[in-house]
Amino acid sequence: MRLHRFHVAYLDKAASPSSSPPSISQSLSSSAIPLALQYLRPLAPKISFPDARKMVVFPEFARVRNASRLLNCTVQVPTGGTTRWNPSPDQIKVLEMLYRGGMRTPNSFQIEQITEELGKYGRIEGKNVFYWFQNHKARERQKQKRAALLTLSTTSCLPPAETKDGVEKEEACEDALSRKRRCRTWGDVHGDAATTTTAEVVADCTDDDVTLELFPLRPDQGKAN
Amino acid sequence: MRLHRFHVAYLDKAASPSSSPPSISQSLSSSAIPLALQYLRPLAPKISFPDARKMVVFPEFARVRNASRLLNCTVQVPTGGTTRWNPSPDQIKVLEMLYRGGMRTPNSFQIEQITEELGKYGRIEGKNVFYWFQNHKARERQKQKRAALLTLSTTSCLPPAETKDGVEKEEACEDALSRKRRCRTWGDVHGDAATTTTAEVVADCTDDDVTLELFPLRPDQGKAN
DNA sequence: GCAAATTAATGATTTATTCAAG
DNA sequence: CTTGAATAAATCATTAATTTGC
Repeated sequence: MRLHRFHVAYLDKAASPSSSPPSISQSLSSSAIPLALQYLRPLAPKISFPDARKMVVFPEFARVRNASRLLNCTVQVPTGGTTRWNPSPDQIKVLEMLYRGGMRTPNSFQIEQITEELGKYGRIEGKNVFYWFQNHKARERQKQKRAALLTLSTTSCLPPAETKDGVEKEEACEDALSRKRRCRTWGDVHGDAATTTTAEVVADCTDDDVTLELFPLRPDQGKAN
Repeated sequence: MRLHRFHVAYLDKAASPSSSPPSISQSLSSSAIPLALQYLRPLAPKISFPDARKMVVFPEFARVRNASRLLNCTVQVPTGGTTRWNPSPDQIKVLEMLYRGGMRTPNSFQIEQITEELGKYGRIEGKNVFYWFQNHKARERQKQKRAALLTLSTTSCLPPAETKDGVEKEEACEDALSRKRRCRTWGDVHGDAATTTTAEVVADCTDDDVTLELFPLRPDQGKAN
């Protein structure tokens, strides 16, 4: 197994031309916060993931380039050791069910819920859920498209009036769903320290047409519709 | 100079079919949480139909679509009353300075800091900062591109070996910056309730070449304007 | 001068691409 | 080669400028 470095982007930075990275020295914190020191490892060792790698990863990028420049590179290392989320079969099962049920772009609240639910089957974060839907939606769509094309080329040059049935149907559905724009939410995204007081989120109503039972897998099963 | 209009696309949108918002009812919360009641207004304040333009602004949106569908619409209304962020001149000044300094894709920590700083000049959230950079970067880029094209067409068909100086320079810089992929962070994005314990963020080193003084505007005593 | 009507800017979301882990 | 992660491009929606008829 080849070990991967993270994005060690900052390594090649040395050669960076940067017309004139003029000054240097201090940065953000000048007037901002004493945050200087906190940015080491986040802690929370949480070992033992499904495939708990070895704690490899982090010795590498823990180094801070230059203590004085707080702004750049405040790296928070994934404490556990794993890099990317590796969904368990159960998690995938649930996600796919939700997808089949019609969910496409869950809002932050939904994501929260789903994450919490899926957390029972293994480590998972909100962003994983978010990305999963993004990717799945996109890739299903492109799969459809490919299939459609293939069908077309297969059937030679038939008048395109025929509904290709299988594919087309899903396509249509998907399309209807994604046509209308929906609003998402940042929720506490990127947590803004200062002015959270004012406005909250704006949330949304993601899929009005979705009606599946959210976690039918759960034994709890109190509520149906 | 010819002025171009943008997309007035939304005018014809009234005819939107919206095939069939079929079923309805239940959703997520089945086994999840009792969050039942908090979800008031479904959509963002201000009716947002395209043609609702002439209507009064806001009395409308208070209506709740359907009390039983918990999943959709967990809205927390912007308490202030306004919908979208409207940057103050000072905020813009700072943001542009950062941008000119080379910042392009601030990581969550940076965003936090910037937000905090800018919070002194008015209401602002992390996402606003995030979006600002996204948009500004994109639009600067497209401005450059347009300018470049214009330059080309203006100079007729000169051998493209000439460095167009002004434009090109910026372009090159921008390009260099954006070429290498950088990693962002979700931070607590979309807040995942359940398993936040584990891994934190992954952060990154956005602009390695950037070294500008972060908030020179208010070194502590006098602010710019 | 002034609102209504347009148009231009730009904040906010979604979709398409790209990168890289496994 | 599949797919999680991240960024860029495209799009939508709302607000500010600006124009226009009075």
